Amino acid sequence: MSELKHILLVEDDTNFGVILQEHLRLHGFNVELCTDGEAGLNAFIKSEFDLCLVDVMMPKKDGFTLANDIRQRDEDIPLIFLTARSMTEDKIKGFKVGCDDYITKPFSIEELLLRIQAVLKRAGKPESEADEPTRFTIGGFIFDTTRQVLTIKDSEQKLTPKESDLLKLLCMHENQILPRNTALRKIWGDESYFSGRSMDVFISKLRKYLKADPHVEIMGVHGKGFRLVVNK
Amino acid sequence: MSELKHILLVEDDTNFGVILQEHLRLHGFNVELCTDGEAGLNAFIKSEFDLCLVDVMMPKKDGFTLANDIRQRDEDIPLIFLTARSMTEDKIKGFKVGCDDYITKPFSIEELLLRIQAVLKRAGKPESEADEPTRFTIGGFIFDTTRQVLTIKDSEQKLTPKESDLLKLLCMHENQILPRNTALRKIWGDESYFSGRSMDVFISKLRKYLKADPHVEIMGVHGKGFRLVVNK
DNA sequence: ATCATGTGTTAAGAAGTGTTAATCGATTGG
DNA sequence: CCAATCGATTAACACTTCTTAACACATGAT
Repeated sequence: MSELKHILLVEDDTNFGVILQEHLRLHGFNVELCTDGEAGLNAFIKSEFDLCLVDVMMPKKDGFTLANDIRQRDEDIPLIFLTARSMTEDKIKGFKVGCDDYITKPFSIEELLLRIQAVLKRAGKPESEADEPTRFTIGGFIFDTTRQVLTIKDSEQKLTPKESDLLKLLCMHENQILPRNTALRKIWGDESYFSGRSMDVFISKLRKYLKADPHVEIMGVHGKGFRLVVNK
Repeated sequence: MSELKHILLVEDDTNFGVILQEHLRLHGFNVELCTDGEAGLNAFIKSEFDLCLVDVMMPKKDGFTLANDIRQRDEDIPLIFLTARSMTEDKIKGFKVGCDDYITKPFSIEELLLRIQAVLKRAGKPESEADEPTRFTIGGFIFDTTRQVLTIKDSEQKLTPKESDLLKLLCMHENQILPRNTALRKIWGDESYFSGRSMDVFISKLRKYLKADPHVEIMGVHGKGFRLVVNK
């Protein structure tokens, strides 16, 4: 089982890229190096990889775009961004694309190895130790978080990603107050005024869906947050 | 029965730390404050705690290191980080250490309290005061604390969170005097003049609702507090 | 009785929330 | 390439919640 892990490394700084490649090889990885996004995508299409390491700043095709392209072809492959310092904005954007981790230059090989291990481990056990439930029952509803579908009786309501994330958080806090800022941080990644308003809009949508069972209610708790309650 | 929860607070900014300690105390926690990581670890070793609140940025021993040390001795104790704004990097690192939640300064006491509650509950110690009744009968009324509704005959009165909290406290002290300061501490978290006046306004509102049953009365006890009585 | 202080009540104000609709941006399908 | 569509954000407006202010009145000490 212990075949060499195949890593796709996309990094436009050749010097740095080669050094990194060498280090990773020494640690038992099979590393293919590409120096721009297009080459990276081509390589990705040609071979099977276990993990992608993608520099964010690149000519021709930047890291985020590449990540998007890769995700379209394989939505599960582990993906780690290499970012320059102080790119908070980019980081957030990157996370939305769906990378599994990122690491800020300069970094130590040790640190990178740790993250690679962590990410591979996570990917290796897709569901087994996912400690977050994938299915909730809310009164008469069944909510499948992976399919993002809310079912009651025989009618299905497809949820958008944000609707689904928010409902999931509410479910995980059932009967407790889900603080506004907790939800904002976990789903929107910031606590700005507009994100807050956006969240209110989503709450409003969820309430509309949940009206199908009058026992289920999302209560607003002034100045605190929201609470999902099921009245028996 | 209901012993006070013991919180270890490690925060190097003494001013902030003391204020936080005071607030948490007013909300019914027993809080020990340490101003650096080493002291924090010593305190942790000496006493039994139910939860740790750890500032990330500290001299001598930073929050992550402390968290690691604590985890080595008790891998289950709930742990919440206090972080400065824009520390995305730190946050991720922190999660790996295994904290249960983090909160970004500046934060409101309300929010911190909600998270403490959530984390304590998750930690499987629902005995804090989980056996609080959720339903009271007051004369002809039925008061549902979770739905925050006061029902008489077939007319429902929705209560705001503060109205509900206050009425609940009164119910739990039925026929006894609920001291002003007790109520202020538990609901407002301070004993200031304005909070007091605010409370009086809420009492006034509750009296209005309770007029629907002439047997029910909130009596004011000058200089002491309030007493909820039901005349049969 | 007189005075400082505490309480009851109502109303004004500031901030937070619920909801609908307009807008933006990305993706899709012709 | 454009139109159509979808998800998400922003704008707008009404409404709720809580605090603060204001004023009347009650209480207890002196």
